[in-house]
Amino acid sequence: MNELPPAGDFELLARGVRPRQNARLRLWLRLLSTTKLVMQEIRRRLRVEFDATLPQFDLLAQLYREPEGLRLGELSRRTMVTNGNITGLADRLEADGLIRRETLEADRRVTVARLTRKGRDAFMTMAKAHEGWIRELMADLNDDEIDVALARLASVKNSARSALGRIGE
Amino acid sequence: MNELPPAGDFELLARGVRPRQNARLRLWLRLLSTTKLVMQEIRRRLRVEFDATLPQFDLLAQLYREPEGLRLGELSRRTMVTNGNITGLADRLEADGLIRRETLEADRRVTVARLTRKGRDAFMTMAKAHEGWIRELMADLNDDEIDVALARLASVKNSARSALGRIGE
DNA sequence: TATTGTTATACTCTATAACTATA
DNA sequence: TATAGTTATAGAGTATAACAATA
Repeated sequence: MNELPPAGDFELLARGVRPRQNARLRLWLRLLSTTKLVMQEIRRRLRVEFDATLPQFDLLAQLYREPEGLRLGELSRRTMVTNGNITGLADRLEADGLIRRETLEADRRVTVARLTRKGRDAFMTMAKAHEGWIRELMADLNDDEIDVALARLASVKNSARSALGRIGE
Repeated sequence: MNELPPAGDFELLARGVRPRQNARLRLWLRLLSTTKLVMQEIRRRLRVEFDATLPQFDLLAQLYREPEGLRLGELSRRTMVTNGNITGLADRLEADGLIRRETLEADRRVTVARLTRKGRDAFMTMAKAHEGWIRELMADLNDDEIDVALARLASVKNSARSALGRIGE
């Protein structure tokens, strides 16, 4: 198999740039390439084995955690998919019989989506397979490495959230 | 700003599953949500400020590092974009005058793409802005955290590559 | 008037397979 | 025959804005 080349790091080639200043950039590029590597394989398997996409899987996962269902707006926020696109995503899943949408009588503007029994079963099957794939792809990591990585990624995420919050204000 | 909910971790809800076994899965879900969070912002800014996409930026970055240019096949491998889609990506960039494709006379099956002067200038501007965005989004991290994160991500990537290599064999 | 969700639109990406030309 | 790249096609994701129903 071909050895993949190192990711981006293009700025390191620029004149007079000190590596220390580019650590954040390198981190981002590595985050991106690592995620893309794993994501493409997961996407491929979801498609081949379940005819599903990652955003669909994500939406189902959110609903799986909430037996009461979720408003589409909340679903939109959790999946980071815009409101307009949640509709299309939900359309496909509803057409497949995996979710059901119902108008909330207390406030008829609100629509709540929840898993059908079929959707729950389908998701559990997918989630189990998915878990196995990840175990396979992350097989070489030991527990300590995983813990450290988890903690560092939490920091990265918090930093980004905080920066985005400052922008959104 | 709204506090985002924790990512997936749906299996933790399943009965009888021990957290220790799910560390890999949690790591992947966090990797995915963290990347998505940053990626959406980067994509948005690339689009708004430069009318560019991330795959386009990535392609330009690869060429920037190779003044001699790259074969489309090599470009395909480095950007993790399939051969057929590299053509369309290159079409748009060539139409914008950012890259140029030339047939290699030594082997007329081969096409080499390289940045035009305009492409080089455009990329440098974009890369500089991009670097600033990342610095902003990663502002809360200190140097040690970054180094550790870089190292752990390298492990993750190596593990995935190694697993994919086993699959590809 | 503000909010929730839908519709409409446009573009890009992603994946696969068939095809052309060159070797 | 094999390789490099293109073309064709289909489907989905992504983003924006306008819109309808409801509050």
